[in-house]
Amino acid sequence: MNIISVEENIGLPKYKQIVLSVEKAITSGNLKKGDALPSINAIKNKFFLSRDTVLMAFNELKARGIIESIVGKGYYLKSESIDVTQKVFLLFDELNAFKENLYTSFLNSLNDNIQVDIFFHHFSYDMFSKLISDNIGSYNYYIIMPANLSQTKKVIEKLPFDKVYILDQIHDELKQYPAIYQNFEDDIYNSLKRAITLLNKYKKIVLLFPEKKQPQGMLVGFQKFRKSTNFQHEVINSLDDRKLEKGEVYLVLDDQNLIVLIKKMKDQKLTIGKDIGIISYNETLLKEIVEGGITTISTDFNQMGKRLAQMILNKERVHIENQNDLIIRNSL
Amino acid sequence: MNIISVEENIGLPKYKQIVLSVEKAITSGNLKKGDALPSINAIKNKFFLSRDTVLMAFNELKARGIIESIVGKGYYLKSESIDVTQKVFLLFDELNAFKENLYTSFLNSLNDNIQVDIFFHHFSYDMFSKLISDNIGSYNYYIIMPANLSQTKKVIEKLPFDKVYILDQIHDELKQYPAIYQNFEDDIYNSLKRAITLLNKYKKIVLLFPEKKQPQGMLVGFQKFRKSTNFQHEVINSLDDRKLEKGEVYLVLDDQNLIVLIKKMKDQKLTIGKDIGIISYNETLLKEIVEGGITTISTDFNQMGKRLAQMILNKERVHIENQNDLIIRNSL
DNA sequence: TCTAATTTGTGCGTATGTATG
DNA sequence: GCATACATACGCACAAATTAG
Repeated sequence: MNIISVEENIGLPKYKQIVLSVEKAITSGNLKKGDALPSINAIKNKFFLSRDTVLMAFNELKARGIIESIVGKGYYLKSESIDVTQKVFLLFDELNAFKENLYTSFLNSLNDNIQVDIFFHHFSYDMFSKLISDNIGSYNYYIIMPANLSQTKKVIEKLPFDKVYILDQIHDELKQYPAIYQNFEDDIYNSLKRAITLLNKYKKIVLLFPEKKQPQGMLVGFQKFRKSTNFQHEVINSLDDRKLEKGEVYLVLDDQNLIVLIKKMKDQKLTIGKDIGIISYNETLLKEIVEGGITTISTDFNQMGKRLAQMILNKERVHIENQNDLIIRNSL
Repeated sequence: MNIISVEENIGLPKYKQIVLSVEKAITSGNLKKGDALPSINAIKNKFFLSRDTVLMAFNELKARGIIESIVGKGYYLKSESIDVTQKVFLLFDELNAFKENLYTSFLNSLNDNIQVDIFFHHFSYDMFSKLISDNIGSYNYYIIMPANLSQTKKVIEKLPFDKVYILDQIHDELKQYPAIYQNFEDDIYNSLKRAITLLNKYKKIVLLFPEKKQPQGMLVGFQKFRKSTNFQHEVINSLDDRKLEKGEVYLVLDDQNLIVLIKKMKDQKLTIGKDIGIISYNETLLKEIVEGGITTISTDFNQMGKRLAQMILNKERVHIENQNDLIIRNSL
């Protein structure tokens, strides 16, 4: 069966003729999942092409998930669906509620024939490294949400430089890659500054900073703020056994602790927004309603997903700080 | 007994096919400790291989401590404990907040050496079909959350029968597969029945059933309940332009509409749990706090993930209705 | 165990045509 | 007309995996 055909001097690049040949062979049924393709050398010799030309075609097909390669063996048909034109590798830290908005707005801003595959590294270096290594060459774009893992750069460097995008947090060593991220330090600092008149109702500001998972920039931004003011301050990592005092305002980063805090407040018969202030991180639907409204500092995840899609579609190599909003509500 | 099998022209190195054959023979019980393996020459002649190819496979097995060689005699099975990293294919409908608990409890209940890959079909038949077709043969287990898609069974049938598990909702045509699911019909019906004394405070029950994505069982359960009582009832698909009336109790399936409802209530100066009742579907952290507590009907996603992991680890071919709880709070 | 042939993977250099400003 | 960037195409060298004899 002659699967590939390449002609000289027709208005179509040779590598595209090869791609098209494979697509045609699939639709006509001549090529089935698992079938072996002719080797690079065989095609090169038959049509007097450069090895690179054939490789270019096969790389495109591989990134679209249509074929796969096995070193030392050859190329094999992996999928019979040719309507996917591009594939995106999206590596998150973990699955949580905030990913929902980000992911759906990202998807909706892309073309229909772009497939997005999601992975999670769970803050494990081994997982992070394995997922990236296993998927080299299989995608057109790699979007990576880094974590506080050493060697991050070393792993990412294995990927083609111009296909990598950094998401949500940026490290100094990754500055060379395009990115859309939260500036946790400035976001916390500026939001607190903006809320200063309301904060002045309180005597002491308390940061609840429980996890190693939280970006360090948050702590830095908080420290910067309290140095620039005369507030009493405290950083704690848990609410266990803590007695709330009138005049304290809490900056809470996760929703689990937000619940605990509100319950404690009620137990001690303290009034939110008067005796105790609360600022919560990351906006969610229900915070608009809870206790007459919880003041939040949050990035706009919808915007982030939308802008990320634009960056990829327009091949923009830029650094974008995603917009952060302070939403003042009853709790402050 | 034919322990070894090697095929020509498939995307798997021949020596790996031999290793895999031995692993399979062990897990299926065809090969026991002390059993002799076919000799190198026997395998070489049967499958027309090079001696080295067979040797490479046996060397790998020897290095892993699975077989041992006795000079002049042959190869013998030394250990039946093979640690292969198992792979799980997990196909969700879409990414949303409720998947978080389910997924993390599932992961945490599995062994460390099990890798779970997540996919989303987004209620598209093409996507559903492609994802399953492309990944045939690549995973040890396939966990599938079906949707209201026709031909579901036909697609799933392409997978090995004993590796498929159904998640969250079960259809009649899929009854032959093991499953852990929500019984939406009974859950709604029984929860409403259980809440009957509180519901009697109200005159009319309203189901807000907006999306085609919501399982039909919910509607059926609701209809069954209202037929068994004398409640006035109504099914609406949106709160737009709706004026709330005192004595109405709302069953709300999604959180977006829950917010809208609570806001409307406040605008009309109606009191929750007195003038207007609310029952919300799917428990989340904040519902414990909102408006003094929102009554919820919800399955236990933690339990679901944990039980699913058990099913897989113990190879249980069972049908399990996941536990559903009615949590009565201030809003009813 | 060694040698050899074939395959993919990767990096570097070069040349040409085309579009853009 | 000139400079530049980009896509296309070619050639070569070496590495690593697979398989054969």
